[in-house]
Amino acid sequence: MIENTKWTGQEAACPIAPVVDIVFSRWTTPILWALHQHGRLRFVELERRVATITPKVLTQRLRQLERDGLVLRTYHPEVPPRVEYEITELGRSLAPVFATLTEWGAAHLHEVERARRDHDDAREPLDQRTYARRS
Amino acid sequence: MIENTKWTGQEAACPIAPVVDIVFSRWTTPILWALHQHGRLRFVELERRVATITPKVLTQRLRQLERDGLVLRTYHPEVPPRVEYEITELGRSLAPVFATLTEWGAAHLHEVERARRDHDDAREPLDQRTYARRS
DNA sequence: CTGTATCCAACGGGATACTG
DNA sequence: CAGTATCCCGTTGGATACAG
Repeated sequence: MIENTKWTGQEAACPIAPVVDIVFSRWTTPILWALHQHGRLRFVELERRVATITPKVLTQRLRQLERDGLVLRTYHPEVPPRVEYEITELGRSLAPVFATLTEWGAAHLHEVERARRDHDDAREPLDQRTYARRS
Repeated sequence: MIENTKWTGQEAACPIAPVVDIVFSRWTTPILWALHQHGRLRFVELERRVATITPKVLTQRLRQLERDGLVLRTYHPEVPPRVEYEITELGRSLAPVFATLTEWGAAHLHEVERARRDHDDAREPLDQRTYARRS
């Protein structure tokens, strides 16, 4: 069950690897963000806010987040059934991480975009010999 | 070529999604970390430090990082050829992000591990009816 | 509504061999 | 050394359809 892509002996080489695995595995960021914004959401509400996710995958990721203690699932035995998801205190403790990320994006995202344009424009010139040619 | 998994209209819903795509796509973290620690590394040195990565994948990720302006590649036309990779100023600007991540890990990683143990131990009890049974 | 079960396609990535 | 070229397999995730 996923079970951490083997960072065996890699934690020492890259101490943040375990954290990245937990917080930035696919779909977790938009899910946590949605739950961070609105305090408590039902399954369909989450489905709408994440928009492109399918119910199967949403379930998988929610189970993972629940297991990691970042999200709390509350089941209401009614008809029709109602389930609510909310971010936990541990999940909220990620706020500084997200804040730093937001700040970096605001300050440097345009630099990345410019680097990409420069790189893509600069391809084809004569210095291409430092790379092997494709095709 | 990867070309950002469509966050079309998703940036608004999750503003940090683009940043996550750039910084936390697979393998980029250990690579950036290695280059952050030691200022300048050759291909094989990187290969050794990341350890479990194959040359093909390492090349792919380095190209991506170079295109995003996070890593600088320097080709020395010698025999045998020598190529050096180093982190750019833009790459170094990620330091606060990594620092926040490190702090969070130090403070809360054990909580995640405890949550996992609790969750795994608690499965099988009677409340399993809130989930569908498998098999 | 809140999921689960199946089938399937796409892609990342490993193994291996080879080039300049 | 610094990659590239193939082949190929496992996992992720989309599309349906269906259940409690």
